[in-house]
Amino acid sequence: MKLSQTFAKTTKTAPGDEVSESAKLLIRGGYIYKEMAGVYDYLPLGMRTLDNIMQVIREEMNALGGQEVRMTALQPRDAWEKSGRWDDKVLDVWFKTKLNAGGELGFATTHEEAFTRMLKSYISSYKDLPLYVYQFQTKFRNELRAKSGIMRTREFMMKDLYSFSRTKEEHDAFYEKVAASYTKIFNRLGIGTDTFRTFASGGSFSKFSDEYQTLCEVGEDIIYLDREKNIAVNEEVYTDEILNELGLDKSKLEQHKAAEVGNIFTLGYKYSEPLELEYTDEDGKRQKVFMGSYGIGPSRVMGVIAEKLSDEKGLVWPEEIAPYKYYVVAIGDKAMEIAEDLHNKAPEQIIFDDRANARNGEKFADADLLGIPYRIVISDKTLAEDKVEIKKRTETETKLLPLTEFIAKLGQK
RNA sequence: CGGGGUUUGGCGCAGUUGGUAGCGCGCGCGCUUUGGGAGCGUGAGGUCAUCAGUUCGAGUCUGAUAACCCCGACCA
Repeated sequence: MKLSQTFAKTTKTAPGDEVSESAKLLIRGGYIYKEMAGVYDYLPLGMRTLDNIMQVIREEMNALGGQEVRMTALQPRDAWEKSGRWDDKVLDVWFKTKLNAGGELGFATTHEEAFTRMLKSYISSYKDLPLYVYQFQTKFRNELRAKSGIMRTREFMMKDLYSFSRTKEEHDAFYEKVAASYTKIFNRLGIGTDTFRTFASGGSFSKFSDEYQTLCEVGEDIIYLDREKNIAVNEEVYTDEILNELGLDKSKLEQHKAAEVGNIFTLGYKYSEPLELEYTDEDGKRQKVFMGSYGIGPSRVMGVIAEKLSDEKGLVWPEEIAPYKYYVVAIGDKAMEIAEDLHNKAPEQIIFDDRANARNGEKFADADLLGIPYRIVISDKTLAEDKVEIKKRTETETKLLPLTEFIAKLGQK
């Protein structure tokens, strides 16, 4: 990408109505644009970053045997009537509207009903199970109060995986596989060391659900963390009785603010029963499908990463999710030509800061603000010995790298 | 949804006792600069959130509405 050609320019000042560091930096860097409270556009850099986060998650979901689909955001009323969740008293975050042709519909806040009903057409035998289906989809929640930039919004991206198992035992085994998968995902996303599996309140079929909570000052949850055992407890189930049950020693727990970046949930028959999702077992008997749901909010995760990993100079993206890997600044005429060639070789890896009217100081400042993992400076000075400068965003030291070595790196992941 | 606050050029802000709007950044043009957000000159850009009042006259006073922010509540 050439910086001279992107419409999303960086700014020195952040809008006055944003409080969280992540939102300020993402807006200053031209990653996102605010439409209204809790509703943000993803601009070219923001979209690439979000896509990269989603791709990491996608790879791990596929590794679990997940089949990716895309359900609709518009949801008909009837399936939700069956589960009892159409009523605003039950689920108060609905955005609902009327069809001109008659009837009511809602904008999906979640998709248990939709998946359950859709799969009723495809699941009939025990041979069809277990089944794991997931999607990335925009969710809508009519929150009374949006907060913290893209961390709590009314429209956001969600990965939701649903498992359909024959028995609770089969479900439990998969549930643990997802837990391991989530740990791997948050490691890959660069927030693994501060993200903890956290006991939270369950539903009608299990005492607990598991949340993945990332330590974060602007998070909305309070968790109690046992660092030795590497598990935490959400404030909502923080009672002596439950601590006993989990074998946790109250004196060893640290209290932290945290942001929920994922959750896994045993649903049991909660939806398969009212929506009649059944299969025929080996003995020819009808059985209900045992379900689970597993969410990660990629857009919130992006906010959490921005919040946690950024420094006073700007964003800091882990390599795997950065929108581009290299930020190239050229100083001198010959250097400009070489930078142009390099960019043409690897336009998907390089941001070439080719702005004619920007000074070098501004380019360095933007390289930092945008959080690109490596800054490459090509100057006539270093070209005299066929070298370029390379500096990691997370380090202060600049190293010299032979130009041929840098070219060899391009194209590698 | 309760309490509190804010709203003035693209962004950040100032605007006194009511007298017809200004600064910085950014943007255009010119010259000089050029390894950490340049300097000088010059220019463009505003129904002061909206509506209704008070007044000879409203960015400023009054009322209503809206949007946004914070605290709380909420968060299948």
